[in-house]
Amino acid sequence: MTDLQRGGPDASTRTKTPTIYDVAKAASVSPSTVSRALARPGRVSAATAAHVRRVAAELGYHVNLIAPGLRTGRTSMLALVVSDVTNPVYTEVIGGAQAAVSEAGYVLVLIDAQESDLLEHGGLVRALPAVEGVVLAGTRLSDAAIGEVAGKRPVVVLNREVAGVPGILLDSAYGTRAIVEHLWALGHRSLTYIGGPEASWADGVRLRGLRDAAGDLGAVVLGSGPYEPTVAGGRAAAAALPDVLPTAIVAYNDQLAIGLMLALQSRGIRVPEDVSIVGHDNIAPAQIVNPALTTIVAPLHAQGQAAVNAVLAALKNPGAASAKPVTLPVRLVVRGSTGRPRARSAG
Amino acid sequence: MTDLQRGGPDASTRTKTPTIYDVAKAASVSPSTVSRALARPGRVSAATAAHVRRVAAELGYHVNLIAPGLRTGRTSMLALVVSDVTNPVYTEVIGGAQAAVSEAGYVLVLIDAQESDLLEHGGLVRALPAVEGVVLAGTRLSDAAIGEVAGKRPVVVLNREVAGVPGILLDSAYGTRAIVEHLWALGHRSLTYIGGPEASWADGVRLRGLRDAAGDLGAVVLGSGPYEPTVAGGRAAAAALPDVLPTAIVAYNDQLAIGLMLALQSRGIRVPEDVSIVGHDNIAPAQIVNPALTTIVAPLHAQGQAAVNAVLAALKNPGAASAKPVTLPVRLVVRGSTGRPRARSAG
DNA sequence: TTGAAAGCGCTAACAA
DNA sequence: TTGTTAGCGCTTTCAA
Repeated sequence: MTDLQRGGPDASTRTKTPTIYDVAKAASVSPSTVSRALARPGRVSAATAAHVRRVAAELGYHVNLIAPGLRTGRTSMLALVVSDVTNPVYTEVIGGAQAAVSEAGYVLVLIDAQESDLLEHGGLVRALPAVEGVVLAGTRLSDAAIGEVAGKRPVVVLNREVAGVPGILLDSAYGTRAIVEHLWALGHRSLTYIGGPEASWADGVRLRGLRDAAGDLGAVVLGSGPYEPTVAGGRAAAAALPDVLPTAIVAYNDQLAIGLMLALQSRGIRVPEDVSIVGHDNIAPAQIVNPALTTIVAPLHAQGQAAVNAVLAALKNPGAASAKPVTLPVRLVVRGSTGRPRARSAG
Repeated sequence: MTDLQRGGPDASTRTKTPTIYDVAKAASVSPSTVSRALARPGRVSAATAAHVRRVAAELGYHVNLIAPGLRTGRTSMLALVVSDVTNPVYTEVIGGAQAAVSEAGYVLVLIDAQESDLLEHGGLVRALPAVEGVVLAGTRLSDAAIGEVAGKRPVVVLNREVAGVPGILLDSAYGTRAIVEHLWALGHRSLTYIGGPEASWADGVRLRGLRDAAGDLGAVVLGSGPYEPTVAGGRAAAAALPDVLPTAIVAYNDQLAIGLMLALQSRGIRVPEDVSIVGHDNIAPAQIVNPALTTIVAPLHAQGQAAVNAVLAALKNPGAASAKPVTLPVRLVVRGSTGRPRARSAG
């Protein structure tokens, strides 16, 4: 009777997943013994445990994540929110998160905001009851909304500081300083920053870092933007550049930098002879463009892993003081897209 | 008492998600009325329904996907299996799948095999009880293993034909024919195919397609491989090429083609003057390399969407004859990486 | 139109 | 060491 519910008209062809009761019957023990043998081997005689395990394997039994989730809140699922799956930055983060998650025997629920805060919120709301914790890698949510989620589940945020929520940050101050010093050493005395999305916390940090470092050296930083953090956004930024180009451009991320470079090159402008370009993140395509992109190497894979592990730790030990942010080191990698500025008649 | 279970020592700070009982109490109706008001508005008086909805909204109530899942098997979750999340091909597919899934009010569980069939199988086994259906985009599983999964949940496979399992295929025969004809028209009389992973079904299809088309024209196809379907794999393939280079190379996918191109260029070999290169899939970086890559445009986003919709359709209508594969059209896009072969002394 | 009750698969108490 | 029982949140009969 109840079997009919789950399969519908076609139930006959679809095999029912064996339950703990099926195993119990086949092994002639009680369901709780099966549960113990599988989850807590120490609390069952070795012989029984072995027997139950064998029977379970024969039947192809696997715990149904759903049921214990209902009782204990342990669903073995974690949510990962990204603003755009096709962005190579998140691709790396997802990879790291996935590695950590599968090592812990968990499962990853992916929520792609598709750059829409409505979709992001909707997806998160739907997934929330099913997951034990949340990693927000690239979120467009407000601090208040994040706080609300953090009130229900352990949350870890990437590249953003939110009061009371643990974060995995990058040492952007170091990165931007390294960029400015590199450009200064080459002879650049001013640079233009091509900004990313307004809702991006990292964007503000990067511009500020550039300004601070430039100020110390006596260099000038011009800001421009916001732009979509994509190759297309970079092309748009190139179109909006003044006729007298800056000698050096620093972009919010590599995708912008690449779009910018391609657009400028198609106008006959040479990189780095006419303009030096620097990106952020070191995504795979940064090494594919010609010239290869000078950029800030961010440990994206490690960030994804660290975030998942932090959520897992918060789950295991809810009392621990957790809200202190972790900062991961970055470094500048110099490639072909930066060089000495040409001497020019006027600025 | 039972509240303590879910939160642990820190439960005081973590808010409990409101349940249907909380709403029922607040609205002074029975739980079943709440359930009906939310899910089946027609079966409840308009006034009650409105009232319940208002109260639910005030409390911030959302259905817990877990609970109905236990009863009916409807968890509103779909699994998507990819062999490597960082591969831009899957990135696009994931994007398409995510779009379709979120439109249907579902949630996506991502399983990244990390190119390991063990991890893939483990992840799938863990996720299976929690999901209603499965999309296998890039799986290294055997036909038997796929059949087993298909026996438990609706499954749709991408780029692979598995008996009894519906698939979303690409018109590779057309694509490979277009490649061969394009190269033939340029003057190439033989080409080398750089193969992808052995476990890839598409790899065999592509090689066969090239051979068939070449045979009709009187051209020759040499095979090489298998290689990892990555940029690094392409570099490895370049190193293994004979001293006398072929005039035209067709790669299993764009990543291989790009790695190959970069490695050859770093050896001073010019593309397309010395070697013409063709890829498959048209991932974003194909337009970033210099020269841009001639390749087969695959509707990856649409494939992801179509796969999800097919699973959803199978869920809604389990009786429908579903195992007939769908073939999506592809087209050749000619860019800078292919050209006329130079006249040469000997082959 | 509404309420009461049972049960999905599992596990934590409690009892034996 | 093992079995029994109850209940997680929800939906779906069945009854009122």
